[in-house]
Formats: sequence, structure tokens, C-alpha cells
Amino acid sequence: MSRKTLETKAESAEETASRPTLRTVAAEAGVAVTTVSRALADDPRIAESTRKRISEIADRLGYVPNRAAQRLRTGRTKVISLLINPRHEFLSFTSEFLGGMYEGLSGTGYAINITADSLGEDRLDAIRNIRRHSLADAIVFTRTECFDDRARYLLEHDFPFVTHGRTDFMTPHPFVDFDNEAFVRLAVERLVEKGRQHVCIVMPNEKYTFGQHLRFGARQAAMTHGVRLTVPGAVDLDSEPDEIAAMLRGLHGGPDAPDSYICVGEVSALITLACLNDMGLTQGQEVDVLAKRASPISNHFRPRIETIDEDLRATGRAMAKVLLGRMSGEPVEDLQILLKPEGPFSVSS
Amino acid sequence: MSRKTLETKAESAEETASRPTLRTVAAEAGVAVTTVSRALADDPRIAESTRKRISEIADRLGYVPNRAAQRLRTGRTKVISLLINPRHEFLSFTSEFLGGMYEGLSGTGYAINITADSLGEDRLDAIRNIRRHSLADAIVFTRTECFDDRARYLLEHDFPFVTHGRTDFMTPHPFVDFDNEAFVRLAVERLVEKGRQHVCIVMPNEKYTFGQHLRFGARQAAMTHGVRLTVPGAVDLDSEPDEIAAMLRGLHGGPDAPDSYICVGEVSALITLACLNDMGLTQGQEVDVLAKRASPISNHFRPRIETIDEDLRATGRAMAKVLLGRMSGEPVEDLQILLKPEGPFSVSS
DNA sequence: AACGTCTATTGTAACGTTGCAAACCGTGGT
DNA sequence: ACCACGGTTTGCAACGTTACAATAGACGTT
Repeated sequence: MSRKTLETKAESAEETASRPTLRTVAAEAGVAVTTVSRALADDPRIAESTRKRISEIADRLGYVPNRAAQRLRTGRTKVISLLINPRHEFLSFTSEFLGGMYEGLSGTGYAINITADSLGEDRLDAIRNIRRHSLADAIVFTRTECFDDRARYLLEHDFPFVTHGRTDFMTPHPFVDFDNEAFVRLAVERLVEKGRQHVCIVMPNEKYTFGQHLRFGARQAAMTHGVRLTVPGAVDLDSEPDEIAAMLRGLHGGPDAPDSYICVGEVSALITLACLNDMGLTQGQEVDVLAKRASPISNHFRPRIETIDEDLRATGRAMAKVLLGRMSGEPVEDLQILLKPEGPFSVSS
Repeated sequence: MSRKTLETKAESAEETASRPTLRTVAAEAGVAVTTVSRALADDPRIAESTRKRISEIADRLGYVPNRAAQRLRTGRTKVISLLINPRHEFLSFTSEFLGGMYEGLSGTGYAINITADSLGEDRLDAIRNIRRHSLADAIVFTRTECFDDRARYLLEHDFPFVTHGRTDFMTPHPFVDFDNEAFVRLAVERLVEKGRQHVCIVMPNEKYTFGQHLRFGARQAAMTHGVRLTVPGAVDLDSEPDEIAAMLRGLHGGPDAPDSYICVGEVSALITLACLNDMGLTQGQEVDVLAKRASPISNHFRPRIETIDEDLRATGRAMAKVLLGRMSGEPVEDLQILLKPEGPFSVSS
């Protein structure tokens, strides 16, 4: 219950008066403000002895730099915005991804700031807001589309960003992507091993770039293994249960229905399972469902389903690396990373 | 593909040179900087005619106030931080909640900023960081505990905050809570209607305050309806599938096992269903599971389960109201809202 | 002893905003 | 014609920081 338990010692000092500034520290140390600023920024022009003395005094006084002043002066925020659509995203998804980014950014002074897009009417509002009010130095987003308006906007304004997934734009930009072609090949292989002959992909909306990769990879895999492949019209990713239901009923109306399904998300897998169940088809018997797993939730589906993991922590780490590279002006070719189910490798190399 | 499609007209003007400031606008309008500042802040001291003229010029030039400068000058951020634990929270949960807060804050100039706690080693780090760096004017968090360290810290430092859920502290603080006693009474009633005689609550961890409310409400309801009640040792909310499994196996070892379960979250419901299934018990036959529903995900559980909704959008709206009240210094008694399954009413009234 | 050279530190000026005290100006009362 | 008085507007200063140019001092060279 005592204050002590919740406070660091620097904080308790800070409590007494108004917050110490560079001026306070400078006065205490008997040096100029500039010197303190430099000393705390580890500027090599400051002698090691004074640097140490000053940083001790700063600690003792509980000095914390004023972010607003730093931002005003430098124009930089030291913040990275992660855009999410709270209607779509599982936080369990975001958790690993965030953790990875956090790891990758630790020690750099950058903070991660989650921003909800899609609260206003226009999805770009959130991004415009960030840019116009300088709320972040860079932006990250997922569910990248072939002709993504967010990416386009940011490219046009030369605002640093990294996407999870690729676009079809001619102008190259930094990205980190999961190799969905490899994923779907692996998935088909697994289903074939279980004796399945006719695979169907529960496709995400066509607008998502990775849908194209899935389609392509699945064609390849189906050829290789000599199995039938059905790629029905797109269903909105992680949503639209009615559409999935309609699609499945359509497929199972005739004589040549799929005997296995590949889902790209856990929610769509859950919906698929429910629909199949409603049609009297049991997972593991008449059909098999395989899902990309990004959270532990699919462990609790019954009957159990097949899963293939996407390492989102590694994705987050890669994201951080690319982000820092982008902000320090590295060439874009070095900032495009494709993560294989097996491990990472750079597209350029 | 053209720029026009993605830009507002104010933005394109802004593009040409460096960003316009108050000085720019003042020069253009032939008035003092202060006048522009006041005009744009709708200060009554500025004549309506000049106010209008200035704001037109500001629009034309694409003037956007510099947030960093405002923050430095005023010490206020106009930001509210929503703390979330990405390991626990569904974003589908957060979506409605966020939307409600957004509605409640629209027009006030406040922005919502989602911050992940629990990325560092100490949960309080995130909050300390916000306070020390003045990253927000107020903090909101969920999953409030009886002796919540976050609430304690913020109370000690007199930092504005609102909790989702109550604490057991003597010092009153603003909160918005769902009436879980009412919820559990309703839940028991529903299960009794289905002919169930022995209800079990899959309890959240004891540290959460709402666990106490559940326990109390369930006792009342069980008495009223004359059914058996089992309240086993706590299980961590939305997690620890092994613990749930062990608990259920324990309960179903003897002759007097529950025939129905109340779950406070959808993930715990899913886990419970999986465990029951693994024991050969089918939902809707040997047992019934009822869950509090905060997202559409439970619609896809098969067999279907009973649900009772918590209106998270209304919760978010209430949150915003309380938040604004807290920041404008309203008395704390007016800032404690308990939302019934039926509708809202203030604790104080 | 004067000179240049290097290192460590200093002082000044901004970044863009808002609060405060002062000034302006047309109006109306005396 | 003077003064007081609203309603408007202005100028100055400051928030806390960092960039830049300038300075002070130490040291080796000529």
C-alpha cells in the first residue's frame, strides 16, 4: 500500500516540485543547458567525465525530457503508428505481432502507438490525421490490398510506412510479407497426405494481394499432387458468415463437392466449420478443414482441425527492422522481406 | 490514380510550401498572430466578422495547428489512452467499446490512443510512461481488479482515469461497470428455464472485482430458483485452458456434476466447450453452456450456445462521458455508472 | 612568444503556440 | 472637448528543447 512500492526513486524526487527541465539540471551541474542536452544525448563532443556527472545529476533530480518540446524542436515524434481495424483484427493476432515489433524497436527510443482506422467514415482519415498532425514518424498496417489506398496515399506524400503484405503498385515500397504461396502448397500437401482429393480455398476478398498468391500457389500444388482444386468467389476475410454459408451450400449441392477446405484465418475457419456442421458434414470425417494459425484459439475447435503457423513475432521483428531502415534512408530493395514458413529471406538477395 | 482522389483541397494547398503556421495565416489576413489563435479557438473576444474571415483564410491555406507546440504551451495533449493487454483482449471486444468512446468524444477534439500494456516486464511501465512523458490527459483500462495497482498508481498521482469495472479501494474513483450481478441472475434464470438443476460458473481469476459480483449474484439466483450452484476455484480469464480442463474433469469425476455452465467470456466458453466435448459431453444434451457475448464470434460455435449480450458500445459512450466529466472536475459521485443489462443508471441516484 | 589546431563548452535563436497585460478605437455621457 | 468605457486587437513573453555559430582553453609547432 505504501507509495514506495509503486514508485521508482527518480519519481519520488520529481514529485516535490514542478518537473525538472534541462535548465534545472544545468543549474545544478553548473553548466550550460546545451551541455546537458548533449550529454544526455551521448554527443561525443561532451567529455566523458562531465557526461557521467550530468547524467547522474539528471537521474537524481528525476529529469525526464519533455516530449512535446522535443517534437516541436526536431519535428520528429519518435512514435510509430500501427493501424488496425478493430472489426477485423483479433488482438491475439496483434499481440504476437506487437511483441515482435516491440522487441525489434527496443533501445531505439521509438514507441508504438496503436491507432484504430475505420472509426470515422473514411479509412484514410486516420492516416491523414497522423500525417497532418505529425502524430507519428512512420506507419505500419496489415491486410494490404493490390491497389491499397493507404499505401498510395503514403507513397504520394512520401511518408514512411511498411506494409504487412505486398501491393501491385509499380513504385516499390518497404514491406514484410508471409509467403502465402509456400503456405498453401504446404497446406495442400498436408490435406493430400490425409487422403483428400478435392481441395477448396475459402478465399479472402480479391482486393487483398495475398489472395492472388494463394490462388497461384494452390494451382501449382494441385497440379503437382494431381488433386482437384476449387477456388470459389471471394468471401470477405474473417467475416460475412452468410456468404461463406451460401458458397458452401452451393458447392455441396452437386455430386462433385470438395472434401477439404483451406482457411486463411481462424475466424473464417470457425465459420466454415459451423456451416459445414449445419450441413451435416463433420470435420475429420466427410471433410477436413485446415487453417492458418496466428493465435492459440484454434486449439479449442472441436473436432480439431489442421493448422499451419505464421510466426507473427518474427514478422513483427522484421517489421521493426524494415521500419528503422526506412527512416534512416536505406534503399527500398533492402526493405522488402518475405518470410517463408521455414524462415526469412530477403526478396532482393 | 490521380492525386485529387486522395486529397482534400486544403491538403493540396499545404503541399506547395512548408506547412503554414499561425504566423502565415496572420500575415495573409493582416492581423496579429494572437488574433488568429483566438479566432480559430472561437474566443468570444474576437469579432464575428474577423473570426469568419480568418477561418476562411486558414482553410484556404490548409492551416493545421501544430500539436507539439500546443502541447508544449498548454501542457495538455488532448489524447486519451486506452490500455489493453493484447494477450487477453479480443479486438472484436475492443471494436465496439472503441466505437462507443469515439462517438462519445466526437466534437471534443480528443483523440483515442491505444496503448499495449504488458509489453515490458512490468504492467505499470506503460502507465508510468504515459504520465512521465505526458502522452495523454487521461487513461482508461478494463479488467479492473479489487486492489488494482494501476488504479492505485493513478489515484496516488492524481492522474485522471476511468476504469471499466470497480475496485475495492476506499478512495472513490470514476468508473463504468456492467452489472454482473444482474447478468448472472439472468443467466441462471435462462438455464433454469431450460430445465437445468445444477449451475456452475467458470470463474475468472479472484483478483478481478467482477468475479465477486458474479459469485454474489449467482448465490442469490440459485437461492431464488432453488438450484444447486458450484463456484469452483478461479480460472484465469480468457486463458489457461489446462486449468479449465482440470477443473471440469474434477467436477465430472463424482456423481453430482453440474449440468450447466456460465462463462463470462467467449474464449472461455470455447475452451469450456472443447473440454466438455473431450469428456464426451455434448452441449445442448448432457450440459448447457451460456456465455456473455461481446462479439459475434460465439454465433459460430457448434452446437450453438446460449448468450447474453453486454452492450459495449453503450459502455464506450458512458466511458467518454465520465472521462470528460473527470477532466472538467465534476464530483466523483456523478462519475460512477453501472450499466444494467436493461439500461444505464447512476449509482449515486 | 606568437600561431594555428583541436577539444570542450557556451550563448543565442529558433520551433509554433497561448496567456497576459497593454493598447487601440469608436461611442456616448458630462 | 474631455474622459471613461466597452469591445477588439496587439505585442511580448514563455513553454523546453535542439541546431548553429562562437568562444574559451589546452597543447603542440614554429
